[in-house]
Amino acid sequence: MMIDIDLLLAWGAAFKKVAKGNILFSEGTTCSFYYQLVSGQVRWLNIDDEGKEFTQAIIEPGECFGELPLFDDEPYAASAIADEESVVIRLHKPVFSQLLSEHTKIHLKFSKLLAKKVRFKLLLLKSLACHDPETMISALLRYFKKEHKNFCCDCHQLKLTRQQIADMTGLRVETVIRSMRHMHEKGELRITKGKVYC
Amino acid sequence: MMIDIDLLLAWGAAFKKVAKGNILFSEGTTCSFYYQLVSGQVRWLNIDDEGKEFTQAIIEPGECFGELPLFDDEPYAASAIADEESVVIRLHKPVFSQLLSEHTKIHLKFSKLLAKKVRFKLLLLKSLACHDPETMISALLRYFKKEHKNFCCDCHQLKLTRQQIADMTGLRVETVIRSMRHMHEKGELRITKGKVYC
DNA sequence: AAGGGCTTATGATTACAGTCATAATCAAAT
DNA sequence: ATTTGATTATGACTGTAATCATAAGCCCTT
Repeated sequence: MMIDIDLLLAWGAAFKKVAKGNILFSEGTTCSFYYQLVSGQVRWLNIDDEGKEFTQAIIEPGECFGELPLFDDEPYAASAIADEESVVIRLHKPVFSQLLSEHTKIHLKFSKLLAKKVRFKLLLLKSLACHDPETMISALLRYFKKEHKNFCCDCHQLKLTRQQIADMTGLRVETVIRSMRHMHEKGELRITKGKVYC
Repeated sequence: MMIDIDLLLAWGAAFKKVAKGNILFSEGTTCSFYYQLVSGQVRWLNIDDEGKEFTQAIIEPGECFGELPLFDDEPYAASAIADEESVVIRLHKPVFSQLLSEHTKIHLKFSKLLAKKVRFKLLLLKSLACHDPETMISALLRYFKKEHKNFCCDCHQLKLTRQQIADMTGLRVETVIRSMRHMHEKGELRITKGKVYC
């Protein structure tokens, strides 16, 4: 989901360059902007008291992020960190609301985006609740495959590390590694030289 | 979130009585209606291959349910079962879309609802991912308390059984019972004659 | 009043993911 | 070219939630 950049600029949006490792906004703080990633990579994550990270989403260019507070006026539910040097375009929250009210089609697209996000989290929850690492990983990969996310379109190679999958599922790296090895042995996916294909 | 019943009726919605235990719609099927619960109780849940249930939501009178497909045109993400004899009001999907386009305020309310749902699932996910039953249960109860859901407003009594909490978290009843006993001993909540207060 | 089903409760055992340790391999930075 | 850090990999051990079993208490229903 993205809004046309020219339209955003016409409404007064501004580009912003973010260095690798920098925080765009933090969990619990008030939201002032609509954000859209232009280039680079941004991760949306929760960090608990012990510093353990839980990745809620990996944002790729062309996607918006941190949009929940724009709709429900609550603080940010998670923090956004630039994993690479990135460029974002952002628009002030009240202006975004105004833009939304004047463009029903864009509003509808956001409703659809939100519905998709509920759906994805729903899927993860039910998979996580069954307490079987392989089911969880399998559900995640199937979803990514379906959405053409984190997979190389041509060679079907998974573009995520075991650690990233661990951070998205709450499993440990070792468990993800062992589970995926087992899935490879069962023929559910293929691992060659550490790279995963499915 | 609910739409005014008179408005729904004006747009051609119809009441429907559902007997206890009946299915309103099933996971994976196509959506034809907007549903709103008038009286009774409906549970929105996933049932896995082994028949284990995972409760995604407990719907109370005045709430809508099964709304995701109305926005993203995908099949139902979970099934809806009447836990008690219930009355629902429903509106044909295309009519709902039309209603939405003519009432921006209602559309905005639904966006807010969807954002809230993403937020709630997000919270559950990060809590579930930390693998500590007490943290998970505590997060769930705090959320319900904040939202004035499943708690008696006057006496602060939790209106959910340990089994229902287990079905919402993927934990086993025994684990929920033991965890909550421990939370009682730590003073995080109070259990008198099996009833939970906090 | 009695029966049946659900709920809470608790103990014993087991399975399995987490944890810790070590190492080989690969990619990026200097 | 070499160091550094991340990634994949595997083995040994541990902790804890799941599982199984049993029982008491409670609330419907007849």
